Amino acid sequence: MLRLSKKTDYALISLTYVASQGDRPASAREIAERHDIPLELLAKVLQRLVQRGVLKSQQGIHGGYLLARPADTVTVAEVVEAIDGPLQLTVCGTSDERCEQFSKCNIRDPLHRIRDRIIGALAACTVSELVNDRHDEPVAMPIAIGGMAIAGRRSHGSDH
Amino acid sequence: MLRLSKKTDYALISLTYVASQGDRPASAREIAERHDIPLELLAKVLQRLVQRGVLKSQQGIHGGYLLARPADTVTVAEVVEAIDGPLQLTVCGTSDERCEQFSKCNIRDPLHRIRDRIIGALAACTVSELVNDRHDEPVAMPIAIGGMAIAGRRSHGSDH
DNA sequence: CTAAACTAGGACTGTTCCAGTCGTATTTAG
DNA sequence: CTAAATACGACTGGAACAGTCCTAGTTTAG
Ligand code: SF4
Ligand code: SF4
Repeated sequence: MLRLSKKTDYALISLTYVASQGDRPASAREIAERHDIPLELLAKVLQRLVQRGVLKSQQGIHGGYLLARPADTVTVAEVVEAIDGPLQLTVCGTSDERCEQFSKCNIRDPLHRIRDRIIGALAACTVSELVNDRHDEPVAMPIAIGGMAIAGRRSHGSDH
Repeated sequence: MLRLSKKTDYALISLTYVASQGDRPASAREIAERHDIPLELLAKVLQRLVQRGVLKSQQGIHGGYLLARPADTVTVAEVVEAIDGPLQLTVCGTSDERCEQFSKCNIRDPLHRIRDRIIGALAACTVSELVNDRHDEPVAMPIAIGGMAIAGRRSHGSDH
């Protein structure tokens, strides 16, 4: 049904959130709780984004994830490919795979052209655009003005 | 993985073939044999295209399928929607469906915009373009010049 | 130095969706 | 009447996906 996977959905939500947090690393737990995403599943998504060089991780007790590159250089297309693998409309996508109809197929080339256009549509949107576009709660900026940031990070808690 | 279904694939192949045959109705069996598509499955695909007003059918012993409208008025987008249902990148596509993250989601609107662009890419290609684009065997045009067409329809046969 | 809060990553399971099959009814030319 | 075609719904097997579990490694507060 031409649908992108839930993992990709989670990845985009996470990237948008991480980008909105500036230099403060966001942990998987924090992202999961804020967006009601299963933690274990989200963790694997974030890890793959690190492998692909989209995020960088900081281990240890105050660790978390940060953007590895400026938000306007990360496209939706790249995220989709990182999580779901190369985008192919049909099984004859990467040439090594061919279907039963391959030799008698009369629509391969036009379909490949359409695929390229779809990739273009995905590549035209960057994470920074996603950040500017969201109009949800202002995230209640938990970062203090002067010094001594954080420490009140779970101030939004008591949710159950 | 953002892939369109095999049924849609079959639908596009069939429409391209039917369009290339002019006014001669093409039967499901003929299309299936020419392209190595399972007959029963193809039949259902063609039937749905009839329901959606893309094809028209002619029952009876010399029946088959014809385009219900000119080839340049049938877009790939329409075919995809006819077979796979309305195109939705995410589960929050048609508003009645909502996901666990709905209230906390920060990427709905941008994603909908991307979806619209993808639909645009699909709508930009018509069946008539598919027909002009194919560069497979010239189908050995079985249609006679003067009168008395057909009758040599299985001249390419002995394929098994 | 130890415990806590993290990331890293593989193995496993349940479910859903999809491709394909079967069976049966209906239409129509000859 | 019969053969060849469309029409349509029910069924099945398999693959992909969403989610869970378990274990290991890393960093820092105390
Ligand atoms: S039928 Fe044609 S377009 Fe579809 S997968 Fe096979 S070769 Fe590719
Ligand atoms: S997470 Fe957001 S974009 Fe994805 S399905 Fe839910 S509401 Fe739609």
